[in-house]
Amino acid sequence: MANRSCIIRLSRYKNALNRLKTLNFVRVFSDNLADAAGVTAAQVRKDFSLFGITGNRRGGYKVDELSDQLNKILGKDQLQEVVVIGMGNIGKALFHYGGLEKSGIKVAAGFDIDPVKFDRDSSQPVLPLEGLVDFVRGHNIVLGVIAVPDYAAQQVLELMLSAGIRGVLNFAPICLKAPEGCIVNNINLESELENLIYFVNALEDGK
Amino acid sequence: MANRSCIIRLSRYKNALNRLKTLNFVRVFSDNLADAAGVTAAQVRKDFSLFGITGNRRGGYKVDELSDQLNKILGKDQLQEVVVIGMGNIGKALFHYGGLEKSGIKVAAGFDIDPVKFDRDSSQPVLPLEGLVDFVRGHNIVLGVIAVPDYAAQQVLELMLSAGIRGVLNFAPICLKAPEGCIVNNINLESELENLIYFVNALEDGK
DNA sequence: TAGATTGTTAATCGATTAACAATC
DNA sequence: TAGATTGTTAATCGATTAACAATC
Repeated sequence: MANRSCIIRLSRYKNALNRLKTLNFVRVFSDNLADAAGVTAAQVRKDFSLFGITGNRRGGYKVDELSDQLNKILGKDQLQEVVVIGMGNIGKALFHYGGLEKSGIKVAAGFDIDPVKFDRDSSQPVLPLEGLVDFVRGHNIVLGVIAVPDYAAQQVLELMLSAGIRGVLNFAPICLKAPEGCIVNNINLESELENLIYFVNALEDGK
Repeated sequence: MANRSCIIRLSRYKNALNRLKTLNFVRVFSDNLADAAGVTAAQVRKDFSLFGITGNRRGGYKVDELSDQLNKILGKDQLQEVVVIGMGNIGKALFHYGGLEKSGIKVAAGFDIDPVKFDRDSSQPVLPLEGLVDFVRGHNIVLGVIAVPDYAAQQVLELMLSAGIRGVLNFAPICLKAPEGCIVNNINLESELENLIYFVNALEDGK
């Protein structure tokens, strides 16, 4: 029903609401959220109606209530645990990124094949890849991040799937084949920059 | 004319072609590229026709030729220089990420407000934010990455714009206001994970 | 030639926007 | 009550897919 773009927008509304909360706002209109998220007010109301979120005609939405509803949809009513595979630049950054913890996402462990990277006894350990399946099963983890080189990514994905991972964020610059029952979202930094380059050039070449 | 999704696909085709090149493939069909990029063959041909890229009926496309054409569209026929603002986890990762250099993108310098991070005399320096405008103008740089906390992001964007930056990749979890003539693409790691969480839950709740 | 693949047009699909009655 | 905002339906817009004539 809801598509990717819709959920990304919900996430933005949620972030905007958090800021409004710290400013002690009590009510908010679709118009305000539209501004904050860079969309139209109709879009905001349409998105809400898809999830049965209702406000008050004339009075808008209560910030607290709306925030709770969005948090629930986005799984923020419970701690989400994630594993990161590949402790290179990107993997390490996510591993240590404080922004996730603040939002209820815990990076439970990192994995690599390079013994130099191991840190077995930490509360946030870095473990050998061979230990992935046991760890993921033992902790009932369903989310993972792939931050390994492209040639290793498909193999790592299959290992993750066999461990029970259901959702994957893939930073490797390759399109992975995932079966039904598993979601793979790709973030390709090179593609993002190439995209930027194309549109900046297009702007300059008039129009 | 072309939209974001289309350019992201071109980037994927290009990456697939590079892999085919290393395998010494000479020709490729829309069908093969479709598989590699996870789209339909019609989509591939439609994308190419948008850019006047033609192949050979019956014989497909020449790998070398096609690769050159895509590289040109994506600006890979010249070195692209980028600055990174914010030397936290994400900023540092991009700063040191080798994958970009391999693809003709050079991170020319990093910027921060924390003196501890400065590294002025390196060939890839980390400089105080006050030096951004001069550096960017001096090097004719038009691309930048924002990797600062959300509350600082809008201010940093405006500084970048005043320096002449035209394309921005924003990792701060906030929707930035950019004027005409500047492109801002957002990558929000928290949103990406929330997206994953939503769809994994949706899968589990039957359909 | 016969067969396979392109290039493009038309059809479909889905998402966004506009509009407005309901109503607080 | 009068005015403003929601919730939803219908209209629009744009992107993807299907189909097939052209042709190598």
